[in-house]
Amino acid sequence: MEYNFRDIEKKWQQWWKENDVYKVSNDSPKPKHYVLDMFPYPSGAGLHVGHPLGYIASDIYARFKRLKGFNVLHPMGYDAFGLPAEQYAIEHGIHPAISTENNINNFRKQLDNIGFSFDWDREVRTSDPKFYKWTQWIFLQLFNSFYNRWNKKAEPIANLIASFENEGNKQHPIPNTQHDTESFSAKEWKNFDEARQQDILMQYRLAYCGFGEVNWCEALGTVLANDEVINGVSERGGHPVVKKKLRQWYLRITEYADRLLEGLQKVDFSESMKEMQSNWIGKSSGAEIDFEVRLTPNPSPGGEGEEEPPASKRLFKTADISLWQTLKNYSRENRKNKTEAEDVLWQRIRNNQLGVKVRRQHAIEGYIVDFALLPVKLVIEIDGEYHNAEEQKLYDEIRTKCMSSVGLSLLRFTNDEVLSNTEQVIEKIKSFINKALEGRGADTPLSVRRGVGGEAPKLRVYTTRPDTIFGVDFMVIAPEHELVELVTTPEHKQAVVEYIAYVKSRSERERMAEKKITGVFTGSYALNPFNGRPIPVWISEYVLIGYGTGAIMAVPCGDQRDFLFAQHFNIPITNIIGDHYNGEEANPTKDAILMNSDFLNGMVMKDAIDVVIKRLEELEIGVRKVNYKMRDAAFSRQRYWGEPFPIIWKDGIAYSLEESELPVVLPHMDELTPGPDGEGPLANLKEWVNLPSPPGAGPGVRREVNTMPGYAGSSWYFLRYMDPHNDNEFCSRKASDYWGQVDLYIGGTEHAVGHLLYSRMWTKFLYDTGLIGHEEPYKRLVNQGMIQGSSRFVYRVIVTNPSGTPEFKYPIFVSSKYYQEYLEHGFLSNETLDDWRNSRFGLEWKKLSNDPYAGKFSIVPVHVDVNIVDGYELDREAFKKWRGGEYSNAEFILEDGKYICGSEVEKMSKSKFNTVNPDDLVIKYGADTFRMYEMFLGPVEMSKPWDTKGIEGVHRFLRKLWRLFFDDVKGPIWTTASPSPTGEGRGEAPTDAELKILHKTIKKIEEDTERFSFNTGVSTFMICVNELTDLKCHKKEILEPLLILLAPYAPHIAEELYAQLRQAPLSASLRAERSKRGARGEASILNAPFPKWNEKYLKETSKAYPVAINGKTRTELTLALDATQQQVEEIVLKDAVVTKWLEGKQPKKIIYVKNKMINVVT
RNA sequence: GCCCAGAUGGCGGAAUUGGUAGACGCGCUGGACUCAAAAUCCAGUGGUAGCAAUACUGUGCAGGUUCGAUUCCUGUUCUGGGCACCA
Repeated sequence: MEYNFRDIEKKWQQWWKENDVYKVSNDSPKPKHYVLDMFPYPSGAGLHVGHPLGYIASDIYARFKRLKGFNVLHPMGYDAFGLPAEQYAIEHGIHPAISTENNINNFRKQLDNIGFSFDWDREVRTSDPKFYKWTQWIFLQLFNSFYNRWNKKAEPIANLIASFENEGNKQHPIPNTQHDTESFSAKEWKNFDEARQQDILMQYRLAYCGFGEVNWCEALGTVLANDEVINGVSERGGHPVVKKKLRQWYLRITEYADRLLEGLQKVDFSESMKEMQSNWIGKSSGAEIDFEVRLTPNPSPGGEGEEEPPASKRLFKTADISLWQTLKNYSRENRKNKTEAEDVLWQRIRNNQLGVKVRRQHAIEGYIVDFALLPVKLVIEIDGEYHNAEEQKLYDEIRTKCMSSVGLSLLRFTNDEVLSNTEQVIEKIKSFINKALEGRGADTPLSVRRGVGGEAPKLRVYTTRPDTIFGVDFMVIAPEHELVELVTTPEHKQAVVEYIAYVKSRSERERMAEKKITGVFTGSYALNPFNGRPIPVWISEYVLIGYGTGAIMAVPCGDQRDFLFAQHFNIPITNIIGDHYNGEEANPTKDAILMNSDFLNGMVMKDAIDVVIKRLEELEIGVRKVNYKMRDAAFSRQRYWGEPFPIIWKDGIAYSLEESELPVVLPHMDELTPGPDGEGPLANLKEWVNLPSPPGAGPGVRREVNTMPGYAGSSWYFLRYMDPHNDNEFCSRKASDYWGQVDLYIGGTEHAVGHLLYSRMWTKFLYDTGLIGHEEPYKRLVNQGMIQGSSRFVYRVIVTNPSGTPEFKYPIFVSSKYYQEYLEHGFLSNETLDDWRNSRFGLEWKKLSNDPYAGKFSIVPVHVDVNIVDGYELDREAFKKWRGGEYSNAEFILEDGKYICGSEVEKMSKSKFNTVNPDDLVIKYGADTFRMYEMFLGPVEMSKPWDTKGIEGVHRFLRKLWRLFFDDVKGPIWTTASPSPTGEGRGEAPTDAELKILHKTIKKIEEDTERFSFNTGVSTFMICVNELTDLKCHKKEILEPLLILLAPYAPHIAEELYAQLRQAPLSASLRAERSKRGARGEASILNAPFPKWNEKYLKETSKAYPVAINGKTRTELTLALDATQQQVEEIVLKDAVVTKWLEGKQPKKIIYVKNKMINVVT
């Protein structure tokens, strides 16, 4: 009886299905265990051998835990929203819903082949309205919550409103504002209109609307992912891509930064994974420091001979300090007592809404203007009625002149205009801005003249090393920094404009990866706030606008990047750390004693940090600041195939929908063309977008047309598996309390930061709101390595004809060896090839060029399907049929009668023809072989290229196992010592040797499975079966426990043999009849108890010790395990080999490590 | 560039806590069975020298710590993954 894996696997898969053996209950007396895979995105390419790696590992573990007596939740689902389906729809006209459905069906078929123990009754799909209803619902909870920094948890926004009504926002200042922190009293809050109030609340919500830069491709009319942008142009079509500011939704994950960091200590993730996450969060502490900037290196405006004013006063650099103070007070006063019109306009232009930073009540040249838009050199004034008076008109004129004298334009509106014609006013401002931005050409005055009055611009930097402030030799600001224009002097304008243009052409990725040092001097200088030393201000792409303040103080003796920059641009370097700096590279030490550092001299750097910060805070020129590299998570996409937002817009204000209105179903669209102004395709669906206006509201009530990003559904799906059919809740508290944390989560490292951080944040949020009872989603995380493809190449010869054009008519391919020759020498001389060429073209070409080598060869590697290559040898017939016979007339130049392909390890991908489909392997070898082979490849965590070759060995092992039970001719050969009903098959009891094999296998399998070392687990099985075969052991008492051990790895064969064993040895006819009925009614191996190993069978009394002389192993001695040092020394010194190596010398000492080794040292 | 990981025979890998480097499997070589093939079984297999016993050498590279290093430390090279709109 042979091992017929096809029938066996089919039979058991069907039996498992019919008997619902993988259905999991939420109600069980057993302890729970939750084993989860990262659910797949169902791509059109289907499953390749890389996908199941983690699934098999988790399946083995889940089955193992079940045998160990746990109630195991092991679900699977699909991350079904995403860009590829949308892209596919655009290119092939197939609706994402349809292609996704097809892909899922295909995935499911492929998964089913492998025999997983998933409870499919709990399947989730993120694109199913029943699922995303709750994604939207959780979003609404985020939208309606804020983060209370006092008790460090999310709370309903209603609590915040209550607090505002009581005491304004004193308790809860606006989070994450870098610059203008706005404060208001309870009374002010109550007086704000709806728009104003909502606008303020938006700045607190955990899901909020803001503005962010995206990759904008005008030609495609759409936003592109970083992946889709290559060298500044779109991947599709090669169109230019620019940064564009768009309204975006965000999740305020930064509020959770500290808790996400702390939580890492409570979970069982690999150290490297924790490190990656904490680096991503990037917490650092230091200080923000303001540096005053001027356009000349001369520290004082008046120039010659003036005494240095004390540091504390120099902060306010105006011609007349008293005037400045007065202006500043006025400005504060004005901001509080703004007119209605001012406020209306402010609400429309604040917060970068126009793409330009706006300052209110800003002091310029001795005046306070209502609004200043410095980057476009615009001042806006709103005039009350008294401006009609003749006298006032004159003043206004003088004011306008004054503004234009410093290069500013002035737009003037009346109160009335602003109030009744807001839109027109906004349009006017917009068009001015657009003109100004476009016209940033040659003759726009670049900078505001200064020195005679007005606020000197301040450059705010963030530094973790304020102790090095006297070592600052230059400042660097990001190219996008708002002060770039202001601080650029006319002489440097040209260079700066050119540099900015250069930076704009570069993608973020390129900028980060750049080794080359680039930058440009602005011409202006920042003043060291302590000693007034002028420091040149540079612009460079190595400073990123998104981190800190987008500006740094550079200390070349302490920071390597700053050092290289200084060297490259010949900026003199100040040494503040004495001998610690060698002039050849920076030294980032904190332990040096400071020199050349004014009041810090003689202090150890790490102690100086606090001293400096204190001083900065006293002088009000800086503050202590904790910074995070992590930014808020952009949560909207200008795409179709995602969850719609449960948000509507009324009069420019976002409102949440009621829970009863969920789900907001993604409407069907036939054409997925982008909407206007960078909006997603949904914007085109007028009848869906526009909602009837309620009475009294403005003209348009619109739906939000963005959709949620891919990680929305995956941020909480693991909770839905616990209670997948609940129509009233996303997951009942009872279910989430029962299942709790995911005990084991398996997935790729590529999700190390994104998905894992987002889902950890959502979990913390749901915990804060009391909806679930645990704060960390995953107790233990295992990262599976990536299975790479091993690509194969054929080498095509291209002949260039005499006119210089390559000739593609004849496909001729040379074997690998010739390609190597070609690479080495740049040409190939090969008689066969010459003959071939001459026979095709030679005579003609010779005539033309009079050159025997008229047709030159070049050779290009071409990817060939790995499935038609055996090892490295190409199946030439299959190749001719490949790709519909594209190469049917191919000719080959062979080596040793074979065509040998080249190879390279690359990502597995359809386009590289290096994918291997698990289905083919399952058909050829069976699911059990496939499962065990994937595990046998190596450690789950490690990346490795796929190679199908070794699979035979694992298949052989299973057949060898089978032969312990059945002989191909004789049929069953297993025996049992216990009496059986028929009295047949009576055999011997197991021997000690056999029991030892079994028990050491039980021990090893248990350990290896628990620690996820499945590759060594498989080899343990092989060793066990080899040893049992050697002993000719066919005893049920040994084999049955072995099958239970094997069941998680190879469930089909284990189930089959187990069933066979448990039908006592029957006559052949009875057996046939039983097998016809299937094994229905027989107890499944799935629920068998995992065997326990017994120490008494494993006991050893002696060990063969390696004996080394000076660390080199020379011989082996078998000693009793309980031998003492003295006994060992005696025996060792008597040994002939040891004596020989000692050459008569007395050993200095003998090292004896029990159960390990012996080392004789001379 | 920054962060993380990896590198061991012809190949995948093993060596769990610093203690016999190469378990197990593939491949390869030789043999048995067979008319033949498949399947199966037996023996060998890191390199160099040697009939052999054996000796030397060997875990990316260069150092260091140790009686002893694939394992720990310093530096370095190469490969893979991530770097915020691929999932």
